[in-house]
Amino acid sequence: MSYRSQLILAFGQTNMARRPQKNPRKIASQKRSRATVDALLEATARILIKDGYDRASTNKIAAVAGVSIGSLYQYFPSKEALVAAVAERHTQELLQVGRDTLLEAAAKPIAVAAREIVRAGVDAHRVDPRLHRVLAEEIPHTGHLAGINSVERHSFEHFRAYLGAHRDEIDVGDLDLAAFILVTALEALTHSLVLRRPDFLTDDKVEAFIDEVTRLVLRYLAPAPRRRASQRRAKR
Amino acid sequence: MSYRSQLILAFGQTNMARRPQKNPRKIASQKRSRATVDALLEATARILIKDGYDRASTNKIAAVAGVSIGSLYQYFPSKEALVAAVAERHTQELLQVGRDTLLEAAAKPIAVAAREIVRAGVDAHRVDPRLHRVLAEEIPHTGHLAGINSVERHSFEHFRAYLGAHRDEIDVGDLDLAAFILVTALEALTHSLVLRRPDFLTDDKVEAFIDEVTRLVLRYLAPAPRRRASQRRAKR
Amino acid sequence: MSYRSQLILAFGQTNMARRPQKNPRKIASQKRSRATVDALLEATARILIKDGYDRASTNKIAAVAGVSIGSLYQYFPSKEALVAAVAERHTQELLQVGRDTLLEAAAKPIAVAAREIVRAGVDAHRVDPRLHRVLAEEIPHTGHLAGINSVERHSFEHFRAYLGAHRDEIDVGDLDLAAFILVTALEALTHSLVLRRPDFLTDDKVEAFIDEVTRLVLRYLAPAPRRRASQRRAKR
Amino acid sequence: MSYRSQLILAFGQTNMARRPQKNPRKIASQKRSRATVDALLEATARILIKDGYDRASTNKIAAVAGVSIGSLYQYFPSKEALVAAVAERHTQELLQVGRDTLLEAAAKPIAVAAREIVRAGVDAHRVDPRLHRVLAEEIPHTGHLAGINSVERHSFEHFRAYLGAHRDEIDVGDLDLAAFILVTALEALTHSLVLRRPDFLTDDKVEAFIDEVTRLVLRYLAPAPRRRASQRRAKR
DNA sequence: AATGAATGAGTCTTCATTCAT
DNA sequence: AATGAATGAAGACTCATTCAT
Repeated sequence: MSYRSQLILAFGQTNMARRPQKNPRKIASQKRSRATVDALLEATARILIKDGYDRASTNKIAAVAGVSIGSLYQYFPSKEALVAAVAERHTQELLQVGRDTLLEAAAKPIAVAAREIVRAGVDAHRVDPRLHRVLAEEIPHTGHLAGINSVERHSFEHFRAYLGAHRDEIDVGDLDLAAFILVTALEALTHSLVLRRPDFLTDDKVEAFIDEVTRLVLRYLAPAPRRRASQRRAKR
Repeated sequence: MSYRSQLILAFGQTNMARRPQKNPRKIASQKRSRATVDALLEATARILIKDGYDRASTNKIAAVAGVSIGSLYQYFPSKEALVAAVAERHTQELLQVGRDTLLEAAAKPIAVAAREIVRAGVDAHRVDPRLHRVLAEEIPHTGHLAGINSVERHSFEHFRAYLGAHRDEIDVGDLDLAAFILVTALEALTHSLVLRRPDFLTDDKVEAFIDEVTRLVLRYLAPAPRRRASQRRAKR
Repeated sequence: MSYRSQLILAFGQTNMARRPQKNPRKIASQKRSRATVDALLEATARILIKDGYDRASTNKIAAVAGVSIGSLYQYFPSKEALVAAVAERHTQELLQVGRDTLLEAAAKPIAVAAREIVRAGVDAHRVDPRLHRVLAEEIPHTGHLAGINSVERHSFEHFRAYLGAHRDEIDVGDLDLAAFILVTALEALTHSLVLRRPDFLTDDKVEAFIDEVTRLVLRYLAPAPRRRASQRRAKR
Repeated sequence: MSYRSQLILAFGQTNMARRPQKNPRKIASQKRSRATVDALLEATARILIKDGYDRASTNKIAAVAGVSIGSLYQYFPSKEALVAAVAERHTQELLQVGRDTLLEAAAKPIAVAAREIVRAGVDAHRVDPRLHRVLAEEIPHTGHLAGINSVERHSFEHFRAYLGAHRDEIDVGDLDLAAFILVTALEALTHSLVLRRPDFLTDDKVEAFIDEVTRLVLRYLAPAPRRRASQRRAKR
């Protein structure tokens, strides 16, 4: 079963709103289902954070969710699927945080866009850092859990497109390579900021961090006429 | 936990240090011990790579190492300790690859040192990438396994020291922040290069990658008189 | 347990018999009920064949029958009862195939009747061999499922009666024993023919099989005057 | 893992006796293993009889065997394998009972051999009838349990060989067919005798049964010159 | 009467660890 | 020291059955 169909199964039909609700019972039970699924996702996230992936047992998750183990398996065919759903939900939340910023940034010049993007990255990682850590660092990437790194892939595509569109403002040889470098560095930096340097999370320190990372990005992309000029001068 | 303390823990404060080895049998058995420990570490690494952390059982490890499960527990008090020892060993190997480079680089100007350091980072990650991946992405960070990220901490210290020593060549406000940014970015970039973009691993592509990352580093650190100049002009 | 008592059990002594069906809605719903029950029996048989008894879950059966699990339990109080009903239905079908033959055979001399009975046995086992196999070989014989071997009991009674009625044509000491032997052998032979020797199921091979089994029966029952005669002659 | 290797694993090396026992510990532990395996097989058989296949859980089996569940899985990789081993053991016991009889019978004329074979069949089925019933009637024949009906296959081969060797004494067209018929009937008759007609199990009744089945066999196989003669006469 | 969400006892199985030999 | 048999807590998962709607 694909992850997508899994989700559909888990969340029930998403077109609820479209069809006229002739059967109130159906709606009631759908609400019930939805509540169960939400409780399970919440419980999973909480336990993942508290105990790590290995010690997060489905029985414990069900208990914390206040749901029977049978219900858990009614909605998620395996522990993996459950964790994958949590990951997906988290991913969606992350993306949501940055989405508008990225869309708006697309039209702005790099000097402006860069700072906004960096800030969006930091904000996104602050959504649920501890969950993010578990998801990023402790999950075996096999089976259902294989395709979880979608955020980076998405970001990569966005970045490459952006760089392509702003080619005249920047100095980049290989678009692919540049996008890879920027996305990887940005992701790692915001990730590590939040997870490894909580001491950097005061408001002013965060601003300094954003300044610096923005500088990293802009200087990397900047065309370097003046530099050459100075070098020429230096050679004289 | 360091490898040394690990071993001490494993051997339970043995008499190694206390008495001079007058007894050749002791030497023989120490050799044997060492062989057993090596076999166990090797087997663990192999199985970690092949099956992932979750499916790496101590029984299987012992079997692959050609050692009884009892002996495994004679040398390592728990699975965690065993994996931690593997991680430590891997870390040492990584560091060894980069050590000389870093030491030599310490005396060179940044423009030269940067490239060498980047190259060293790439080389280090090519040591045993699949083990590196498992260690980095699948290991629960609790208990004995909590303190595994020592590489980054080491590197961080080195970098900060280096930046401090070359302060006149560069334009950096907060040394701490700059070191954090560079180390984090470098680690992530070399890691992702090796693990996520095997298509970038041909010789010429690697060179291009090193060029780019070097540029990232150098431009980030470069004093930017001309920029300020232009900005000043802009402000007028 | 007979199918009738089964149904009564299933319907919980419904009012079927009590009041005449004046109400057309009742008829409609009875039809619907009957359809539901049939769908369930069909689904059970299919799944029993496909998955075996162990893996035939009531939920799956209900799903395949296109009926809610709740409805399944409205008609059958347990999985056992459902399987018992399937067994009973199968049994009735088997018996139906042989019934006329047996009734007609009752009036015929053994030499004729035997062949017809054997053929009827083969035909009966060809009704739904795979269901027959599951029912015969995989069903736990406890609880509701205890009394499933009714076919053999029926056949046994028929046979004994027949042998009793034709006593003058045959040479049998203990009627009970002879009936037991014949019924057991016949059942096993036709069963095994269909289930274990599909290679014997071509038309001509089946005829040969019927010839042989008929011979087995007739010779077993035959009075042996000529034999004795020859023996007497031999003794002179 | 094949069933054979399974057994070897379960019973340890069978060549124990051949090698000089240098290591007394090994032998001790082998005795221990053997005892564990035996206890497990015994417990399985008992529970199979008492509760049937479905309700025989591995935990219960281990408990009854006085062995930890872990040990059970050390020797048998699955419930199926355990049951298969019980079946195999039972089969071997059955075969052992009849083996000598069959070997000796091979040299005797049919009239003598038949009775001995029938008696051997009855004796064999009296070994552990209730276990035999469960094994024969309740076990899903899939996976490891697929190849359990080996007794009948063995018997079939023996019979065909015997019939072939004694061709001059008997009147048989198709050896294959005749062997199939005899083996199937014999197996079913002795099986049913023991399991369905305990009332036939008094000494004299068993003798009567043996007489009758012997008659069934002998008459089936007997050349029938006189019959044909009488038939010829009848046709005139 | 029908639905299907919910239940939870119970299943098979794994595996880190202990300990008698 | 080494061995490997034994342990048993704990885990993922199934499924017959109930019951609110």
